[in-house]
Amino acid sequence: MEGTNKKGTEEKILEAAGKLFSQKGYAGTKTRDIAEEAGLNLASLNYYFRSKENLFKIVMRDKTMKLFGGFFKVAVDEELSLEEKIEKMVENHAVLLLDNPYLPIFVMSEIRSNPKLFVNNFDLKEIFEDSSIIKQLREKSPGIDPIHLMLNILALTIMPFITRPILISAAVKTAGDFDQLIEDRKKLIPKWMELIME
Amino acid sequence: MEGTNKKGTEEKILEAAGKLFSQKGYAGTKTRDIAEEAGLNLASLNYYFRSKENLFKIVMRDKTMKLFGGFFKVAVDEELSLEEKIEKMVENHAVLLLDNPYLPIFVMSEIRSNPKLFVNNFDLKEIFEDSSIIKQLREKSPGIDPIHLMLNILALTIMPFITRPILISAAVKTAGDFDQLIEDRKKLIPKWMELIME
DNA sequence: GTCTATACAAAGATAGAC
DNA sequence: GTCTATCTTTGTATAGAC
Repeated sequence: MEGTNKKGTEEKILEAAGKLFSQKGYAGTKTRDIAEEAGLNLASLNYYFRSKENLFKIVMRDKTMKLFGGFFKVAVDEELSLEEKIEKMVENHAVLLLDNPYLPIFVMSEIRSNPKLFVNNFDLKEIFEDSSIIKQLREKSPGIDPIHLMLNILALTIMPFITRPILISAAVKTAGDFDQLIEDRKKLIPKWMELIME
Repeated sequence: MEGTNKKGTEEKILEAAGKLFSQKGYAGTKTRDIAEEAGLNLASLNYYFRSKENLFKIVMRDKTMKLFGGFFKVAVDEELSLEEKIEKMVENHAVLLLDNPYLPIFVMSEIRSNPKLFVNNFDLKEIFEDSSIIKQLREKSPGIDPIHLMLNILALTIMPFITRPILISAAVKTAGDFDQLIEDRKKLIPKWMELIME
């Protein structure tokens, strides 16, 4: 025990930062707002994390992991059949994104404004070249580059979340309708992928 | 003729602003940089457009139009068959996005941070409820909510551009490979959609 | 470890000469 | 219409008391 550290101040900051960065992006987020959101003072923020940029890097790595980590883990799992993999990917992502709807836009957007920060955080080549799922895709659909199929899984799963603000703000769907739509897609996407891979 | 207006200063500013806003987002873009990019002075920027926010709104409406406008136009065209519509949508978007790869991330990201600015710029309900394409989709695939199919067209077309920085920065694809991948998808996506809609 | 107060830098907006 | 110089606001970071 060192000092008066009230439980998880550090965690509270990270949580607040994660929330605001996700909503507003790096440049759009003010350190004062992070402090306030965390129920803390600006100076304390700097005590824990040295700078805004440093705090951001930590949040960013965390979010990127969250978005792609589960996906990758399934991709390289030698125990699962292709069909099981696809089901798991869709299911896991749906659950994750229902809880973190801004995650994809945030991560993609920040990678765009600063691609350098992203490189080398993941070894994507390993995933895209030698992974279990790539072998299975080649075998099942020899006529088509597996990259296309990987993209399709991601696309069909993630796109509703990318367009979510549009769907909702245009009142085409309420938040509840939206959740139902995702629920439906959990069953539909594996079917569609099956058709596409024939 | 009023004063010394050297050709299209206004246009030059809009172009510079469009470029920078697309890359860095609203908050990440500095008016000074826009001025420099336009080969101009900060003060002149304010002479033409009153404020950063005002300039942004104009750029944003322009970009959103660009991203969705063609899509919508095809969606409501009573002359085109469903198959022709899908082909046109995929083709048009591929061409547009090859030229403006950051467009989707930018538009989606800014809508997320400020959904209010977006509402009422388009009447989406009209598109999603009564348009020609919705009728055609209902007829062709009575068992499935047409929203799913609309999302799928968008998803399959746009997702490669959303993940482009990842694909390229991880050296899975060079910029040239990427263009070829898009070229391939122009033919593949209509086929896939046909399978899905059966 | 947490706070108040403040320094310092960056960025948006404006005044006024030409 | 365009510029230089400057004001003002905002946002990050730090000093120092408790």
